[in-house]
Amino acid sequence: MTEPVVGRRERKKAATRQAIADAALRLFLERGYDQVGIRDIADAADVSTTTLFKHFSGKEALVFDQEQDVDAGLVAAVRERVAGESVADALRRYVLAHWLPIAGHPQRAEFVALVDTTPALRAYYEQMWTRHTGTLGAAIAAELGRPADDLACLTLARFVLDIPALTSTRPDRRAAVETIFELLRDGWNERTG
Amino acid sequence: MTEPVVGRRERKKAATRQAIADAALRLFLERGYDQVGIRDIADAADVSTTTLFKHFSGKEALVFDQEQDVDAGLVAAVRERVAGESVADALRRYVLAHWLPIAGHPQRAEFVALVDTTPALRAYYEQMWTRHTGTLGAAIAAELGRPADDLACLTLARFVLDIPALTSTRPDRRAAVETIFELLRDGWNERTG
DNA sequence: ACACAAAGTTGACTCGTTGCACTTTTGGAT
DNA sequence: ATCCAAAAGTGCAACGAGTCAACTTTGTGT
Repeated sequence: MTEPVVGRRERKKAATRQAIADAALRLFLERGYDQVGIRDIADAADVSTTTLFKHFSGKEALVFDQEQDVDAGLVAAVRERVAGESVADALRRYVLAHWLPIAGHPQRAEFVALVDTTPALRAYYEQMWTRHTGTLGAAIAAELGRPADDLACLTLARFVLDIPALTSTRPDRRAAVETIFELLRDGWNERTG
Repeated sequence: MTEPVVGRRERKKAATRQAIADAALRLFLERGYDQVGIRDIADAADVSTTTLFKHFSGKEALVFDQEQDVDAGLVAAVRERVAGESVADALRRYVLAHWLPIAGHPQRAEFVALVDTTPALRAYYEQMWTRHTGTLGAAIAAELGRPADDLACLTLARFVLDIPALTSTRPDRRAAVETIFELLRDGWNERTG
């Protein structure tokens, strides 16, 4: 095994961060986002508010501590796709396999409910996705040997990243995802249902 | 001429609102968004901060006073399209005709620069667009005799509303818009440039 | 053992935004 | 003409998020 080179210092730092994130999520779920102040969280984690803000950029960031690397999975899905599979298909497979199950989890449900019912969090969450457009677009372009800022690739990336917003309120999320990917593959067709 | 039915009351209210918006835009352009406080604007317009917030929902809204009814034009374009024209074509025509020229205007340039260089304004602006997804999607669906929350229609609406974000940094914005509409019409094609 | 840097504390401060109690204005009904 | 209720505006105090500067504590490398 590789001995972790991290000393007590970094471990304590990570512990503090975790304590803050845990306290925040617990309080948010208990009382609701708007009913919890930064000072409440800081007190619960037994740190000062200044320390809290050295670990997290803002109140919203406390909620999304875990889901930082959204694009990593997408980029990997595009790069390590099976031979002959198109980029769009790889993305479709990844989305169906990784984005749908999350909503089913028991504890994830109340987390999703928290985000959905809090406008500030909805807004922050949506922006999280669109912020990854550049990364995913560049990855797609690289696979196809096009320039990193190729418009078509960026557009595909953006459209794929729109999927969560478009499907979140649908009764059958899987069918919704399929519908959107069909539209992406075949284009907008006025005459079919 | 049609005598304006508005009394002194509404006229004064409108004047106050305009004074606030003018003062705000002037100060923002002079010093930059973050260097201007709400109290500065209220003072410049000679009103109290309370009054200011009765006219505008927040600091960002002061900047976008003029471009409220984004969706009205889009909805009209879809509804009053020429016979036989597809919804997608109508949207393409409207976007090419109405969204492109704006960027060319002289004073509009520094306004755009202000928005582009201020993260808070960029975020607010992007959300303005996506907020119209429901309206435009419903309008498209109505034209095609589909349910108002038809997923394909909402998706098309969303994708069209993504266009400003995708094309704003492009050297040739017209070509960029055309490219995206081609992608929307024909679907994502891996093999063509 | 020592010195330096990173982590944390404290308290006051800025700034957007809201609430409350109050005055002024104005349109309409009597 | 007059009076009233609603709308518009004011002043001020407050709240919560986030920042700042000076200071203390705690690891770490030498």
